[in-house]
Amino acid sequence: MADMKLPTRSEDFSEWYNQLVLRAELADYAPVRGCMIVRPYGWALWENITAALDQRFKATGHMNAAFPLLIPRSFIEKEKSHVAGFSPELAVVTHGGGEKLEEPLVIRPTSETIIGHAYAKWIQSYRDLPLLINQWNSVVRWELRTKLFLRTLEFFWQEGHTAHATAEEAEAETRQMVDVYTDFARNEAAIPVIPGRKSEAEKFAGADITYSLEAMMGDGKALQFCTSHNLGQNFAKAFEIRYLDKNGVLQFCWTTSWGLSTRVVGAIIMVHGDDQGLIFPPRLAPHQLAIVPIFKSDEEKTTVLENARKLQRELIDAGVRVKMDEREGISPGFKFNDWEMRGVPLRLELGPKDVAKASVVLARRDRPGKEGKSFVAQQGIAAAVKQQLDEIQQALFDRALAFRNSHTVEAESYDEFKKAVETGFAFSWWCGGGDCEAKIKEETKATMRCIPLEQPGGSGSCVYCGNRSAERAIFAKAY
RNA sequence: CGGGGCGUGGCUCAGCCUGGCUAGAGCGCCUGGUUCGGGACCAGGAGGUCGGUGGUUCAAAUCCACUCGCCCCGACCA
Repeated sequence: MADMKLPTRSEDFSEWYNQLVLRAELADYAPVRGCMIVRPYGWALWENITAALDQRFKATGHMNAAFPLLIPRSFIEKEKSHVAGFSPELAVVTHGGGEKLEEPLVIRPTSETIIGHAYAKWIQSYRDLPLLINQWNSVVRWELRTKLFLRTLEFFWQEGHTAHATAEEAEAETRQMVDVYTDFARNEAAIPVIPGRKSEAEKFAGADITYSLEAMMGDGKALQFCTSHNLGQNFAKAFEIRYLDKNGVLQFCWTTSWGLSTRVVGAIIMVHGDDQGLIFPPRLAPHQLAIVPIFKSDEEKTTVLENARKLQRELIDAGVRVKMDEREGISPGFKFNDWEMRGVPLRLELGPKDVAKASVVLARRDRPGKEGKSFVAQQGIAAAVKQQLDEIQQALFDRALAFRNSHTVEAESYDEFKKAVETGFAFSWWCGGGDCEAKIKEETKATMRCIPLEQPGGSGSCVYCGNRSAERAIFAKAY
């Protein structure tokens, strides 16, 4: 049964990822190149992600809305760096109702422009500010090379767009959302992220400052988890988003935008997964616990299933997301492997022996084999399950953090630096110069991921040019 | 857009070089039976315009031309 096994992560990380996404039924390829069908199991994960975020957005005063998919092409052209950044990857609608359109329509690659247009109408006074709106939608960017979840032509995300009276407020909002995302990443996705600032070269087309959260994948490469942009007055000026202040003076607004996409599904796969398959963090897992009933005879089947259903109800009532595996004609061993491949964090095995002892076997996904199995009394099962789920959640975070730490080098020399980015992150002094950044990219394929908000202090010499530098930056090969 | 690879039942592929019987295998699927505490087994069965178009030939999955699509690697990106 060799072909039931996945390629190992060490022999071919990329192929491991591709096969796992398909086999675990998270997603499938669509008829159009670069597009993805998100299957129910993958969408269930995304729904849990959206729920965790949406609740945080609302708690910080944002409301959801829906803006149109189609944008007049001229809108994109109003902000000059925005055009330059997005033009190459636009999908354009030229015909409608069988007629050639007067003005081509762009399928949104992001919604700053159409939202800016609306904000210009809605905002008149300082009393209208701040305006705090988010939308859940999909956008289209004509990418050349795609990979399921990580980069697809169409991807699902949320984009928040806010307008403020002052630069300080806009910056505070931008930073607040960095904190919201960081909290989500660490506490829900169990992914240790590094919040930081992007370089001029890497920032969003049209932003004054871009913050991002960077995460290390299981192969040592970096993935941008999400971004939060301080757009300054760039879009406010392009779309004339203005308000009258208390003194009756007409002012331009200060705007922000921030987004997180289905890419984080890829991050979760690549951070936590092992050679056996997926491992989902309990807080986001579609099924937190899978029940595998074990029996031979019909009598055993009756008693085991009856007991299993009772436990299922009890756990559901306690708020645990439970999947009962009643598939017939499939051996328990197969089911064990199947749920492990699909990343269910906890498995409950229940056979005649367990029924007799009024206990169950709990098997932790993060600890393969016997080591992760424990016998647990049915009395008080819900509490025991919840405790183990919490432990797994924490263990996944700890493991990811330990991995990142062991693959991060505070490289001082360029030689050290080059070695570091082959296997992980280099955290090095950088002068901030675009020339050094470009040369490094050219020579090592590693890019400036971010200048972490958290700095060691002091100063050192730039890892490339040797000039005095006040900040360290993360460099890595990235997805 | 450059480089590489591949299109044959749902999936992975063999067959192609050197044209020739009803086009094969494994997995999966359906039916029945025996199994079932770490990826079970036996028997029977369903399922294919060999990516497309054109050409060569008595004869094309196989040779030729064109074409479409996908995957992988690079430059661009969340």
